[in-house]
Amino acid sequence: MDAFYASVELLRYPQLKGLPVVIGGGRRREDDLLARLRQAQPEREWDQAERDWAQAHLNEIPVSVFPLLKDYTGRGVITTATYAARQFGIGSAMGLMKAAKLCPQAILLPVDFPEIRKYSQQFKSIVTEIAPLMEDRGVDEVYIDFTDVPGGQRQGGRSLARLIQKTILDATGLTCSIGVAPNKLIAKMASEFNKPKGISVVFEEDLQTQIWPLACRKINGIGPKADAKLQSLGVVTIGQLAAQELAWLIEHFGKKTGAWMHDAAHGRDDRPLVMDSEPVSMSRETTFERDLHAVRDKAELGAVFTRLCEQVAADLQRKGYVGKTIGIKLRYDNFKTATRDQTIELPTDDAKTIRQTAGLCLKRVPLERRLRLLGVRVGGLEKAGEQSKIAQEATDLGATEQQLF
DNA sequence: TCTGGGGTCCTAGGACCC
DNA sequence: TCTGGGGTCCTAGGACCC
Repeated sequence: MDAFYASVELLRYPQLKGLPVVIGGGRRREDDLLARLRQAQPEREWDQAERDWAQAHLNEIPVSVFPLLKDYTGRGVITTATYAARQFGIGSAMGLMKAAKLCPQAILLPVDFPEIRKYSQQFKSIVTEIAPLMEDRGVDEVYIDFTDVPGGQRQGGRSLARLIQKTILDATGLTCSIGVAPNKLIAKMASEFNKPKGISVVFEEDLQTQIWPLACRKINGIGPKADAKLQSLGVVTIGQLAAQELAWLIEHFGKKTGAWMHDAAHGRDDRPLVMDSEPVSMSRETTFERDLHAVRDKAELGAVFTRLCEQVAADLQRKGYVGKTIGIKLRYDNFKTATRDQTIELPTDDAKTIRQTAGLCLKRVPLERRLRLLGVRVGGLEKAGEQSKIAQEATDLGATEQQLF
């Protein structure tokens, strides 16, 4: 298989190019930027369609209007940051309060999910029009199998990658990084060679020169824990990983992970594209502004709990799924996490049923410590259509029993 | 100054059935 | 009194990804 890995950069606002910008903060006030705009330009008519105006005139918003990282208070983390911001040691998933210490003058942009979704859909529909075999890897990333795309083999895939890039740029103004390689594993790594808008083609014979010098952490699937363990064993680069015996890796990481690491280090990956995946679970969770106590903040906690159940139920109904494993997730003030779940007889998408079952789960978990997070999850999903069948069977069975007794 | 929200997959023990 | 396997489902926690 010939694979592409493409990811788009979802930063607009051309006037912020070259400046340290951080995107994140789950809890910013709704219309903060618009409120600031209104303040900065009081002569403008703001009442209606102000959002539309801001949308259409993004590049006219003066830099001075944007909020600064140093004014942030809350528990949000960084979703992404510009390269200028990264110079200060700022990176993804870092707490915003911590980032503010490192670079207080950075501009803080809110995460605008409806906008992101819109651009994400555009990005993906452009890709599928050009190359229909696409695996969805989240809002800003996809894998593409271009083996059978006409012209896909020209210049090792580079000309097709250019076409995709240009079409995305023309339609959305977004830049896009693309890696081209014999499989998904290498394509993903290649896509990072030339950010933010490069194209990298890596052939099988380039493994030793292009991939082996990289840190093990660059392998998709080796996270902080595995990386630390590898380092403690003296393995830092992918080349060093490739030099280890299979048996040695299995000894330290187990049969499955060890064998996988061995393959990955040698650039071997036979995973096909996954184009039709069904969701396994749906969940909603929230981190509180301040830690809450089960007894002292009972009312507040109860209200949040109910709301989360209603949100999950609404998500299930909107997407047409039902599930039978209801679960809760707590995070204590010491950041330790606990989960409890319970499987019910009939899959559901009903808020009351979810709330009731989740309530039972809550009774089985320690509640002495204060809580910083509460979440509700529904797993064991199936399409809602199937459920009526099962419910019908249950009803039939009930009817039969009634007749018998 | 602590660390979001939405997911997937894996492991491991225990229940339960054949 | 002690001792089988295999298979599936459920539950809790944790690593990892975007």
